[in-house]
Amino acid sequence: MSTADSPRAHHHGNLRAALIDAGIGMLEAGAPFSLRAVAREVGVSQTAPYRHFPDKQRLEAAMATRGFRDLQSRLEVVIGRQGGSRTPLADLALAYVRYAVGSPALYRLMFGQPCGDDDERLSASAEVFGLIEQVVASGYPGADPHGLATAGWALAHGLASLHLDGKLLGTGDAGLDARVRGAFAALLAAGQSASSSS
Amino acid sequence: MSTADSPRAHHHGNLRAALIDAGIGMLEAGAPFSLRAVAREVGVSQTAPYRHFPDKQRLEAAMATRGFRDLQSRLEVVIGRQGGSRTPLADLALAYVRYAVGSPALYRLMFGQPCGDDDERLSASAEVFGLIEQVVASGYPGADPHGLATAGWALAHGLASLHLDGKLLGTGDAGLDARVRGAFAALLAAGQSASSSS
DNA sequence: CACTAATGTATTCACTGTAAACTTTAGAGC
DNA sequence: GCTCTAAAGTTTACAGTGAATACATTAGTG
Repeated sequence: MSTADSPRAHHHGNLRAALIDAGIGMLEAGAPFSLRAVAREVGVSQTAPYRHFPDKQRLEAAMATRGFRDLQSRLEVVIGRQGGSRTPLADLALAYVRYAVGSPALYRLMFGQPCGDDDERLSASAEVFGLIEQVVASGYPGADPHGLATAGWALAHGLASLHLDGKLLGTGDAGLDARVRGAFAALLAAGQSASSSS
Repeated sequence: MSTADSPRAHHHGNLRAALIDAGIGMLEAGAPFSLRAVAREVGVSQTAPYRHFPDKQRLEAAMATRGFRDLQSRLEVVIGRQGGSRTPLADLALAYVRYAVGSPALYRLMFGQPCGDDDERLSASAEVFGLIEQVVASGYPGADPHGLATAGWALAHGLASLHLDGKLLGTGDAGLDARVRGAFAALLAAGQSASSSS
């Protein structure tokens, strides 16, 4: 039955994916994350990962890529549901921030370093942006889609990042939803009052 | 003349500050940043830093604190200058993002990890937020100051962070200013058009 | 001028990322 | 079925790291 501890010593079968899984798991569990520890977890020698990743950064890049894809599918679910919402951007941001709070360590990895090192990673993050742009285009006709999508992404990411770093004082995970909606509402409201004075 | 290589071996005089300086310098120069390397740079034994910082994280926290104070003074200059600007928040955000671009490595350190570990660091970042709140209060009367300041900070930080990570595709340091102003403008404009449909 | 606390040093340990050389296995071609 | 080769994994080794411990030097106070 068990295929895990069968005696075929070499050829794990799917080491690459197993390393990514274990890496994310350990990171999120707060366990010390090192190449050796990941290899140990998977039950393989400490240099085996080098057959699949040229160095540690590339493993991290692969983990980050997976994170972006997860995030993307979460956002797609929200987009599928929002039938003519009054606040489509804030809805999306809410799901975005919730993902970050649910996987804080991976989220930090995703945004902790430039992603010029890995094409897959870059395209995965670009797809997330594309999703935001799509929501903007259909939800805010007449607006500059690129500019507004950039603003929306930055605002969501900023809120997520500041919250994870404990810089949104007095905001627990519970009050975060309100804070996100409040931030969008405040900025939009400021736009309204500005229109009357120009 | 030289006080640097005078024969007083022990008692550097101001090791703590020297370590912070050297640490920031090496970080920003892209040099490998380790406790030992910093100690070497300052010309002191590899365990000497432990007399002033309990561990590496605390040195980093002190460096981050210095970063926040620098950022604060930059923002204060901008605030002093903006006499009735039409876009006070965007002005502030511009200075904020410019600081991040000017000290990318330190900026990443400032926001890379929770700052619950260090009181000084926490209060330094809180003071930056206070500055933003002040601008909001005087520039946007009638708006929720806390909510709008949070939104402004998050938007600025998000833009800075995404840019540093290379996720704002097709935006060099040159086009960044326009991107920042564009993001604020787009969000405010979306607020205007929303007011006509509610 | 002696004594004590502050400051810096020397030594050591477990751990990390990674390079190099070796071994085992899976599967293609005869 | 047998061999040969490339892929996948192992062993060993090395330099660098954060940190703990024990020791040495100095600055100032009494």
